[in-house]
Amino acid sequence: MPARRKRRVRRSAAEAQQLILDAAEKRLREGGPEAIRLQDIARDVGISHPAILHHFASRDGLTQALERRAMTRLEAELVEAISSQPARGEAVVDVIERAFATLGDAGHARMLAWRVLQVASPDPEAQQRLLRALADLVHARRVELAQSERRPPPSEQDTEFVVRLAAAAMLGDGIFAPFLDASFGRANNPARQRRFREWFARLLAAHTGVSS
Amino acid sequence: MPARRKRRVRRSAAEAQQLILDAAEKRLREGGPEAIRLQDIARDVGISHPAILHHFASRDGLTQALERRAMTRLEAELVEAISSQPARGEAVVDVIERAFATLGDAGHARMLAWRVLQVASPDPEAQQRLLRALADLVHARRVELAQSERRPPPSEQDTEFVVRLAAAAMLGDGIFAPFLDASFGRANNPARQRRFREWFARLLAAHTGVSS
DNA sequence: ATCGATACTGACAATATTGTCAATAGGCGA
DNA sequence: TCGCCTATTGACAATATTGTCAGTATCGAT
Repeated sequence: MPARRKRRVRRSAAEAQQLILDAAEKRLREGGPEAIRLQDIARDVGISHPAILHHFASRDGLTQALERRAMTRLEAELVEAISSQPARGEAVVDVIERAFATLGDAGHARMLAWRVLQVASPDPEAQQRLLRALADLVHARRVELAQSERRPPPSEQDTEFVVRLAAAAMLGDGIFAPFLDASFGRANNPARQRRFREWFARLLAAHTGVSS
Repeated sequence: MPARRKRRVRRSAAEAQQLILDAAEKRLREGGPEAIRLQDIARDVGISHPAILHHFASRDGLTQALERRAMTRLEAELVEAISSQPARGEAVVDVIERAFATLGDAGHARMLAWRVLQVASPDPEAQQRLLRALADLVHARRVELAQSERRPPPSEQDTEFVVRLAAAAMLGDGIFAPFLDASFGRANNPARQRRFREWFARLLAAHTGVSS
């Protein structure tokens, strides 16, 4: 039978870029920064490696695009997690749980870590002041709550520290969870992990005076 | 004048390995995993790159030696920080401060992160159960303290969670401190950083019932 | 149906990086 | 002082990876 040539598929630029970024992100998460190799990614997607260069100009362009997309998604998910919750009840636990999931389970912490470890000076363009916005949001809610309960309002510094602790803990846990488990001599245990996250949420709730 | 040849220096094997590891560690901290290149490290030390291969057999051998040394030092410093402190007074603040410094300022968190991000499955050989040992240490002290003050003793899980939070927060802060600062719209500020660490120590002290 | 824009490819170039090897030389003990 | 051990080196090999380029094929627009 005749050797049939492989039909060349042609995608829209946006679609091709999506596929390439997805593959690159997967490799980055699983194998670390050194696993981002054009040839490998191209093979994953099923294209030739110059196609990647066509879309992103250079390897560095690809990594920048990757970083931008990850930051955008992260911000969207965090803002969504915080602003979509009801103001009371199990709000804190839920928000913390979702933030943990976004950073840890979804792999965003690993992406960020790679960026931070690799780039010496953070790109001023990417300064989004995300935590500033979150801290202001949280602080407003704390002040409001304190007023309604006739308690003295917390200091801004205290709220900023709360947010910073949460961010550091979630990022650290997102990267090191398997390492921490092993160092405690524990196997990976989702139930225990959930208990830890709840415990942390209640600790923060107790400190901030918000009902858990 | 006569072109004088560069005199070849000859060090002991241990000394040469020290210098090589120091240079590799510096590059790793400053430039990330991809910055560990034999030629660059050799230039930093002032030797030729085959000398590195002579001492460590391969690039991978070098990175393994680097990891082992970092883990050994980390454990030694943490155990020292915890066990050398007086049992009361400003103990918690001091221990937390030293642990932060070891992980963050000394760059061990970055080293660990690189390892964890790069290696898919943690090396069972390197399982040191360091956190298990620390948690047991802390728990014993908490129980002792609770007894002397006629309070009910804390649960083991609570202590483990305290240690896990501290570890995650310190590791996260050690890696992301510049990023967090930027995201808060703040310049690097050592005084503020110290305040944060103290604040965190007092939060833990309040929760654990230990005097700050 | 034709045409133009461009996503895509194969072959090749340029470069960098790890690793090998034979030869050299510095320090230490006899 | 002599001789051995081995730390060290320069040259080279092998390989991998990014990037270039000219040409092709596909899809949408007219």
